[in-house]
Amino acid sequence: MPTPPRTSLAEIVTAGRHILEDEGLDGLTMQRVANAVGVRPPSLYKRVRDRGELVHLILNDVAHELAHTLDAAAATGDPRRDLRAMADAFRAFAHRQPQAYGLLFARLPEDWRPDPGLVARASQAVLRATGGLADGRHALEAARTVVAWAHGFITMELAGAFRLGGDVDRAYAFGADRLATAVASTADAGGSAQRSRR
Amino acid sequence: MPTPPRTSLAEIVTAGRHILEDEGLDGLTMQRVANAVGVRPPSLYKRVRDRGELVHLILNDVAHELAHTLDAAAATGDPRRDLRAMADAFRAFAHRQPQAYGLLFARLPEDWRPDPGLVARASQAVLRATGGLADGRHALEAARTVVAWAHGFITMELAGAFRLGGDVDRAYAFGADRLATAVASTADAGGSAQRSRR
DNA sequence: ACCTGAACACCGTTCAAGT
DNA sequence: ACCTGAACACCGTTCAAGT
Repeated sequence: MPTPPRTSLAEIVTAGRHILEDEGLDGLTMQRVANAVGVRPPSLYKRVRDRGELVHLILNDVAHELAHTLDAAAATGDPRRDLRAMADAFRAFAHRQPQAYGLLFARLPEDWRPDPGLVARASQAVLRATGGLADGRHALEAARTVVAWAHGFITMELAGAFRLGGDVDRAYAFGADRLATAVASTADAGGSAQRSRR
Repeated sequence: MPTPPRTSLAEIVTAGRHILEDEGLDGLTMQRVANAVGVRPPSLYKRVRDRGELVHLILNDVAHELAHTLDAAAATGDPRRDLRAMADAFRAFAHRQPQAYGLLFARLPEDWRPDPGLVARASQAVLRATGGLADGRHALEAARTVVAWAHGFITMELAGAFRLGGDVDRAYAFGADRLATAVASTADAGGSAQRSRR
């Protein structure tokens, strides 16, 4: 005799996301998730292979949202303005959900991590902006430099690593400004004169 | 009748560090540690309050070693050269012990984290170098920018986030070079007094 | 003093049995 | 089809009992 479903994958993932944010990764237990969606723990395994897959699905959700957030922030078309807007949106996103953000680039088991494609998609907007700022040869390296800085800053901030005083907001603004300039600069050691062969 | 000690705190911490590196944080169980040092799990609680304190002690060890590594790398006295040497030493350190490194700035329970003083000590050498590069007003912000970039880059690299191809080593060298210039630059929007260059 | 087995409260996961 | 209790193999941690 068929039994009607008492929950759904989507409900499980969103419940899991809330629990993750409230209790941290260790607090994200199958029992708590089951409780939140109104079933017993074994029932979750009808929708999800194991706890790792649940984490994976949650992080996919987060990565997807991050991509959308960055796309929305880069609105002006002016690379430098867009880069700054994305940096601020990126940080705000991380502050809104520090636990989930902290896991986005964490050292997790391979199959827990978000799909590489989704993470790549999130960095596309950044790549577009740096492409308009740096010369073409260095667009990818420039994007990586900017994203690395932003991610590192936010991670350290959220981990409470900035305890030498000073204004953290100003330090972020300082970094964003200097990074944009640094990445746009065409002065590099190896002789940079751009040779067009046309 | 007294029983002679069968292990020591130091032995427990170093055993824990090896297990952490081999098996990850989840694999660092009290049972495995006990096994490695030749006692039963309950005996560990004679030397260590709980598993969290063991993690804390391990990370203190790592932070201490990192500080020493950076100090040793900054040998020339030339800020720009030292900064580059520290960036490379920093990355090599992380690659040597990715699991431990990944936890150094991770979102852990407050009392698991390394002592803030030890982390601050590790950044002192960087602060010294940026102090010789940026003007005094911006030395702290400059140090934060550089450390954030390096930490972010390494974290993303270790998490396997760089999948768009390209040469990761070259991207790091690119970033290190540009960061040093960016941080040294005196050109900022607010109008800075000193322009001694050229 | 230090070590240990037994016990407790939790986990994730499987599976046969229920509807 | 979906849900569940019972069971299993693990955890961290406590504690009384052993030397």
